[in-house]
Amino acid sequence: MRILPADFYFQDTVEVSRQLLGKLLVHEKNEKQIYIGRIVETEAYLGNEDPACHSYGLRRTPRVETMYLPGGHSYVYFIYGMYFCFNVVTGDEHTPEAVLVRAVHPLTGLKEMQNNRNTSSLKKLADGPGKLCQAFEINSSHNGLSLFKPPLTVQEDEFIWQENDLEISERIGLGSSAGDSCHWPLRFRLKSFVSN
DNA sequence: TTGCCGATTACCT
DNA sequence: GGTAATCGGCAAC
Repeated sequence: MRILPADFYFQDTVEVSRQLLGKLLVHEKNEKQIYIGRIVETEAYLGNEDPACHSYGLRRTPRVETMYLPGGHSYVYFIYGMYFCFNVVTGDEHTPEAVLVRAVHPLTGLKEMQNNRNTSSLKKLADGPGKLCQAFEINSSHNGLSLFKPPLTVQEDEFIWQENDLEISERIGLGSSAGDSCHWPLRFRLKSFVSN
């Protein structure tokens, strides 16, 4: 396994979304506790020109400030009063774009994830953005962290996926304020890892 | 300072 | 398939 280099996050954000599929999300909470999962679903959020994005129109508020960090940082935000969502920041300080990691296939730390999620089901462990944060113990304390060093990193191994396993669709859960952008094809998933 | 709403999930029917 | 739970961000007042 090797940590993805900075170059990776300075590609086009849509390209980063696609290429994050199959990569490994690693949370080394401490020496005894490590969580690893393979990324199987992502969504791209395109900053300035994306009405569905928190940083639409280059808006700057305390919450979205971390999206203006250089690519390779984490953007974690709180939603619906009870869940966190984990994003990867892309581009430079002028392009506040990010990729939402929507689902991972759990590999390491399964027992603790089941405990965190209070379920014995392996499938439901991290098959949603709020769920994966709960399983991996990712919260607001991880907002703005560099992804090039522990505790939070994105790594790659030998795994590769086939082009015909890629499914591209519209993004999920966007409100009416997103307008036409809710139809943009910015959601990417590996079909062989998801059921619905 | 107030009030609405959300990049969700679990649970019920 | 529908809805409650639950609270911080943000825009308007």
